Amino acid sequence: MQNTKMEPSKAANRWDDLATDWCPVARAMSVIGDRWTLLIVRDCFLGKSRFEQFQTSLGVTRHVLSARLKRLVEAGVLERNAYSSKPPRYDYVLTHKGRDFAPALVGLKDWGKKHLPVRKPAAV
Amino acid sequence: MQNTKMEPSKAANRWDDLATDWCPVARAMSVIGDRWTLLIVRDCFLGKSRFEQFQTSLGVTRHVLSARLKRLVEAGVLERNAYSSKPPRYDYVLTHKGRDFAPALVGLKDWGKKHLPVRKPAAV
DNA sequence: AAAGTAGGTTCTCTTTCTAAACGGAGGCTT
DNA sequence: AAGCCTCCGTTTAGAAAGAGAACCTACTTT
Repeated sequence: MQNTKMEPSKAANRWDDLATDWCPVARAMSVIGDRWTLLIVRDCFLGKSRFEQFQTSLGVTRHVLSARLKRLVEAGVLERNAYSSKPPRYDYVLTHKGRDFAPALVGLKDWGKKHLPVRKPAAV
Repeated sequence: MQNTKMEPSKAANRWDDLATDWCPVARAMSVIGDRWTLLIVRDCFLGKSRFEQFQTSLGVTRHVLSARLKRLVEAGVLERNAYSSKPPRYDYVLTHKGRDFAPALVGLKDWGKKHLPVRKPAAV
């Protein structure tokens, strides 16, 4: 009964806790550790830059896309620029930090290409 | 006027939909597209192999760790081996496919190291 | 016998994501 | 100029996933 309470130490271990981890891989995950973020970055490398382009390309919900773009801008991976002021329009382009992600992306691409072949759905 | 309906095309876009994407990066995300999976793989590269080791190292909940390990085994990234039968005990080790992830991991590490410095919490 | 160790599962509560509609600011068409 | 269209989001409600802690199994140690 003695409260040997482990003292949760509030190690919430949410996204943000990773941002200060000792390991650079963990810190990277604090930015790209979800299903969509990296695919947005990939799309940027493929020349996409607008909200509608990402949304159409990925099929991600607008809600989440909005949140991810904000995060990427805050993280300094993307820059939000007005490309039109008459109708206020913005697009998202890679910063230096974002472009520097290329090697990691290539590493993932190579691994996927080699080890995750597209499986045809049981062709008759 | 055949149905101009945008036809949501049931693009559910859950995890599994990425597994058959044309893009190898997307397929890679179908395996490692979350906060923890890649960190488990990293731990494997650092020599860890047991449930308790991962759990202690990452602080991830046992529930999620269990699910991630299952996924990684199903994906062929890890292998689950009994290292003791008297008390049934298992550990997880990288397969060839898993070891081949090294370049991507190094890419992420380099990026994190260069662009995500550990920020001291406003040192006095 | 009681406590410890290793590898989980189960439970409840909170957070996040999905899906779909709505909004606003301006442009295009007729 | 009325009415749709485009682009970039926000809002809302319901579904899914994650967090945190307790519990279980099966042995070993004290």
